[in-house]
Amino acid sequence: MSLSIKDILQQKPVGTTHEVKGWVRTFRSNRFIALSDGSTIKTLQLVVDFEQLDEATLKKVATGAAIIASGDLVSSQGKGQDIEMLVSKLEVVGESNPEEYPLQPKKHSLEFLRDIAHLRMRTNTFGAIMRVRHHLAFAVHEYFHKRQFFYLHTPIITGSDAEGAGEMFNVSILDKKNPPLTEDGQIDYSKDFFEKETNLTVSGQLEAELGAMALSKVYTFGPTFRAENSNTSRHLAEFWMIEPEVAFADLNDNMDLAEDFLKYVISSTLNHCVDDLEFLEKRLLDEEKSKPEKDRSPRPLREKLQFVAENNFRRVSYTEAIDILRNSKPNKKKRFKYIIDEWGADLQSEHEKYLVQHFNAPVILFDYPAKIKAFYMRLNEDEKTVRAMDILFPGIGEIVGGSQREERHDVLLGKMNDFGIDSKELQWYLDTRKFGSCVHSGFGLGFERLVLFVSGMTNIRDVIPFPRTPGNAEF
RNA sequence: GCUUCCUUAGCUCAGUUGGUUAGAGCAUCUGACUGUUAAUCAGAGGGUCCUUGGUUCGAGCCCAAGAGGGAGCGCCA
Repeated sequence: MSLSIKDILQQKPVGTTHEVKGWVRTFRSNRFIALSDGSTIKTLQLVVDFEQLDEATLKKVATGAAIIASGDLVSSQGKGQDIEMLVSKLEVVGESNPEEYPLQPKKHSLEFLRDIAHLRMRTNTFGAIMRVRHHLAFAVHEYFHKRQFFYLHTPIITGSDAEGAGEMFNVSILDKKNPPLTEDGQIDYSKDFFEKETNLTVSGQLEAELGAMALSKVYTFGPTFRAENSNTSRHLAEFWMIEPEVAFADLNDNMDLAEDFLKYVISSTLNHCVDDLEFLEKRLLDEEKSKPEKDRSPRPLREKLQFVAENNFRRVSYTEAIDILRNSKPNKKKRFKYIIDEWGADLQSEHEKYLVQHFNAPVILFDYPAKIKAFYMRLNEDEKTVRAMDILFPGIGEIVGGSQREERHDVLLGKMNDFGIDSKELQWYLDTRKFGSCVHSGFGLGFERLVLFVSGMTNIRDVIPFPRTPGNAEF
């Protein structure tokens, strides 16, 4: 019978004999092995009798080594754990040369661990993050499944260049040195694999809308690619995005869904990742000790999550937000880099930060000026604003961006013309407005930004196993 | 892409005004100890001070360029 370390620590089967497999974290006093198998942040203490074991085996018990051990589980004499294993058989199946193994039982900087991302999941911090990430992803599917949403797999390779969400990565098998050219000297993509120009998707939204017009409630959860030269702690070139899309739902329904969804996945993680969140909370407190008080988190990690899960988000129209910002101290004292003086201004991250602090809660901004938002957003009766909404989280900024979609064929076509989008390219999209069109809404949520918020980490490169950013595609 | 800061031992970092042989903790190795919780104690080894060029009698320290990284901004999720 094989139990994970998590099972053993939970069930505490004192008096039984078991085999455990994992990696050595520390080896103390030539007697105590802290064994991790990744099933939990906790380690199982293995007690070896160094007089019984041969010296060659003992020597190989180094940090990072893979071992298989069996023995009786007993109540621990020591204080740090309830249960431990008295090892009767020990095999080092994978050695780890201590002179070369870069992970030591000590604190490493996150920057150093980023360079050894192939090993960093063996640390407490990254193990905890990956387990939390998994639980969040699981809770996402659980939430939608329970509410009769269907998981729709939208394409990764897209033939449309009109998604309008940023720079794209080109997908081509043409010879880069000698591409076939058209008569006017352009690359001839009709000779390419798909016989047209293709890119990696920047959003599954347009396809998700097609699904919603048949299945009523759908969501996507897949990789998304942006070739923007973004160098921040909140951007990745490859990230995972969740995009629900609901037929017969207006913007209020959409805001309700987004808020309920976020609260659900956050409280689910609070309930299921107790040990990991406790560790991450301590890690954050520890890290912030060296910071000036004003830069520290106002409350511990789990309290922050609890607060978000239990309190209503503040819903504020763009117009109200502009009034608040215009009358704010930093605006009057010209502390903002971008001073707000007119309705219509795009909000910068300093303004979003101010609003989140002002309300001391997550904020949903809605009804933005049409000019600063995408073509597919539903035009309001005032003809100046669109039914868009962004959710702003403390420390993260924009975590959700969504809207009610323009369902009127003529209005949508007019907007596409205004935005310079070739309507022929999006004929299939326009067709949904031609055949059985209806009010519908959806949003996009950056999964890594959610993991960032829940884990209390501050750099998005630390919440995905192998981050892709400008100039970095290692592993 | 822009602004700004950083780069010293395997890791985390100290290094005074430019001045002899560049230090500490952890890790590693050797020995002691053995119910420890990042075990403890004693000793040892370990350096292209990011790279290149310059200033100077003399550069880890000053200047310039480059590389890598962090933070902030823009683009956004």
